[in-house]
Amino acid sequence: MTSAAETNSRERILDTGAALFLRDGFADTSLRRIGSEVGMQAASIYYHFASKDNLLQEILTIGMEAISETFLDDPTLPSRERFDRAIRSHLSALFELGPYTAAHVTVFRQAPRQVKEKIVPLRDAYEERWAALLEALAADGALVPDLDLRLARLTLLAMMNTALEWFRPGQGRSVDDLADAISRQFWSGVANHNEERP
Amino acid sequence: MTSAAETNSRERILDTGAALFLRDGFADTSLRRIGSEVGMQAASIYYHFASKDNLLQEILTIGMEAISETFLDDPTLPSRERFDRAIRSHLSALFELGPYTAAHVTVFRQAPRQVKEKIVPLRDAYEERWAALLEALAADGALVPDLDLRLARLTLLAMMNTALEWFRPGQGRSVDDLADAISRQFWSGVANHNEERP
DNA sequence: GTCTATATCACGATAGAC
DNA sequence: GTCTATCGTGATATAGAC
Repeated sequence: MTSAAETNSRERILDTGAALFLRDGFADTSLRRIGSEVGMQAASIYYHFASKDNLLQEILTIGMEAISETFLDDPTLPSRERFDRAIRSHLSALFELGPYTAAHVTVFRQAPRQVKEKIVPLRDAYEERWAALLEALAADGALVPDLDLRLARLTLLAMMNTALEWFRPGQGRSVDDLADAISRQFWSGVANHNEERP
Repeated sequence: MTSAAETNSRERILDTGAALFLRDGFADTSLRRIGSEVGMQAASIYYHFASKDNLLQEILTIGMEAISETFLDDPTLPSRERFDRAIRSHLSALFELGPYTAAHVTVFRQAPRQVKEKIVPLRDAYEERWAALLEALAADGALVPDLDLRLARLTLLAMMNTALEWFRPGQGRSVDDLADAISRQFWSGVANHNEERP
């Protein structure tokens, strides 16, 4: 049963670490605090992880993989439908998939350089899927002809990711509602075009 | 000349602190490092500031005031023109006004709770000006009738603020170019409406 | 105003018993 | 696997000389 016990503790350390890093930040979360929450001494964490940086790296990786696995794209669908599904997927991952995904977005900035370097390739691969989706939309003629696709991609991700700071699902506003609102605004803008041609 | 000397050192500590907090983050910037950059011992900083938190609070305040002072609104102008000017002002403050404004946006998240609480009212006042601007646009009938103004405000600020992470002015792309691109995309969206009605 | 010297503390990490 | 004990480091902050 040693292997099962190890797995269990390991996962609880990861879960607790993700939650605390998300809530209090990486620098302000000590291994002593994580240990106390898990129910063990800080020193015992070193049986499962080589260092605090290592623990963070694993948490960020799990978060990125979870986001990536939630992103299910089907190229046979109409491009606008693909786009809406992608937005729902991303927001669903951030808000409904535990602390790892949200921690990935917010704690990544605080990570030491060496940890960042290991994570960046995963991020790039995920962003590349968004880039491909936008290119497919452009190829379909669905986008404004001279649109800056890089700006569009980065601002859309910014809109979704920073929603972590102000949106809380529940009571009258679901994650799907948020996805619809962001999609509509990003797609059609805020201007009342009917007004311009009365 | 004591007062002048104090002012001078004080300002250099603030400047250096803002730059280092922006570059390396709050937790990873020690007072020793700031002192060494300024040319004094860490202990000497305590003659000018009561604590590290206090120094941060002053830097964040200066940053917010600078952003706020750059935001010049003229209610007599057409609402779309006011809107474009506001975007240009905000981005100009972030990218062309030294480290304080950018530090305000990025370091605020890392600030200890007590510091945050002092800064939040300043932030709220600034965001309220954006809210008022959007309400004026809505009153003019310039916005989509059922638009969520809060979502619009928060996503627009997210688009501009996160540009700090990927946009660098110069060589073919100025801050005004960025402002135009963000304004156009936010205003009209990314969809090719001509395509929908051939 | 700035210095030197130092108090105090919390952290990450290691060693070795069990 | 988890413990106790501890090392070494670097941080904020203070005291007092100059």
